[in-house]
Amino acid sequence: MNSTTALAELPQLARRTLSDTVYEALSDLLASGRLAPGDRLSLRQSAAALGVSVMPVREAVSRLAADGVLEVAPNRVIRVPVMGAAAFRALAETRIAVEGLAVARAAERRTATELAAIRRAEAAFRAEAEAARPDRARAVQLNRDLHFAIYGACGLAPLQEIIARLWLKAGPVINLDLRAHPERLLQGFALRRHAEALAAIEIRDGSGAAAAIAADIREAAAFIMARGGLRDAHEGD
Amino acid sequence: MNSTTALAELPQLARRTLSDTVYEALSDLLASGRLAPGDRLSLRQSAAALGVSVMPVREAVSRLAADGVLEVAPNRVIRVPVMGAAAFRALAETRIAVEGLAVARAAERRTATELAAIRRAEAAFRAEAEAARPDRARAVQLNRDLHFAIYGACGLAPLQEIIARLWLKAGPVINLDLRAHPERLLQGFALRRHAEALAAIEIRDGSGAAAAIAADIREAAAFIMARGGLRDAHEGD
DNA sequence: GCTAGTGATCTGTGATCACAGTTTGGGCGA
DNA sequence: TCGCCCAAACTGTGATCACAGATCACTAGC
Repeated sequence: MNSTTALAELPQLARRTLSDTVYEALSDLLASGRLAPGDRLSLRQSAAALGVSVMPVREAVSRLAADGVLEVAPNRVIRVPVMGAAAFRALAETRIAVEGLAVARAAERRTATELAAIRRAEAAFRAEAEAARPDRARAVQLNRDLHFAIYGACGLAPLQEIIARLWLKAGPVINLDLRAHPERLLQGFALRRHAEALAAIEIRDGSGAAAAIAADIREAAAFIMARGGLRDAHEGD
Repeated sequence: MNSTTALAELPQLARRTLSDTVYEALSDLLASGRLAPGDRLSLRQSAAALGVSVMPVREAVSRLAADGVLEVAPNRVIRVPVMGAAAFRALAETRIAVEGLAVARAAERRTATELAAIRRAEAAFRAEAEAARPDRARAVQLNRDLHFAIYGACGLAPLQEIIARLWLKAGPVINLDLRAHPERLLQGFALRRHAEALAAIEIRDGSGAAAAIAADIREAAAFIMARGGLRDAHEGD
């Protein structure tokens, strides 16, 4: 029985289908803003670009579409949705509420190990943001790492999944803005909010940490909306 | 320009693909508990039963799997996940947090129209629950209608989608229990909590409404967990 | 009598084909 | 030269085929 018990311990090695790979590839494209809102997507072209058949792309796209990250128009045209100002605001408010929830829980329940991981992530982001010549793509990734290091300490797996989906949905518009406006002074704000959140998490101040993250999200959203790049209704191409 | 503006107003009639139909059919099966945790699902058999090819079933299943409502084991076996006690508890806590959020917002922002709809839904559920010979399936549906009538007043579409997904995930285990134990006295609890929530919503008491719904969810979860039907780890068939 | 091997059958996955609908570009007419 | 129309090329959707791996029942061997 020992051997079987030992065998049961080893992690089931992930079965990686082509659909999963394509899904990740498209997710990356969306999260990094290389696929901007309004961009169209062709199954056959994507399949050809990835060197696979249309089948895996179909499954990946259907999953993305189920999450609202992509949409299939009645014309049967696949594209990344153009979010109106109202929709973007609703998404931001939802993020503030849900992520605030996760942060508050994380602050109250974090272990010493998790706190250390959060500290490392904060330091890494700070280092990149304060660098003489910061790499934007890397900064975005480190920002994401920091946020999810915090959310990972909330102890609620379903909540983390929800947040991941929200980020995927918000990714294109946020990163598109980041590409269009590199001179983003927002990083100063982000740094301050992150520091506030970290300090609150250290003293297990749930509501304080939630307030910091809420401010982080709210300021970033306000920054993007101030650009006026979001139209409402009239999806005029 | 008037005509085009007017035309833009009318709702794009939903383009209904076979995949969507299959998705709804499977969702119904899951939500109603006819597909119980641990049950296996065959693409070809499902396709044959529905009178379609495997293609639409594949897409529907992949979407369900992306939501965690179904799972594909490394053996490539599709089945509805067996939730351990810990996972179920985490799901319940997430529901309490997220749905509490939605209810609190709904209580504070509900319009008179929305309040009326909530009242109607509450009355409908009460009538069915207090009937001499209540129809379980119908009671479940009315309970769902009531909850979503409330959540619909929160004004945050993304939040509603999140909750719908959570319900889909919790549906199989909850309704399986409901099938196995018809003599569920929980309806008495549910009625009281619903009344409390309605009263709080009427006076725009956000935290009160959240507390009522939280109690509703918590009691239902405790009821199910008391059955001991949820194993942890060792997915012994 | 019981275990180990083995073949048939079923599984999901991926590729290819077929089709109806849309879009688009070029050519014809005014 | 401008506008319309038709046809070719695209779009996603669905069905069918092909394949590797897993499962299971059966049988041969100990």
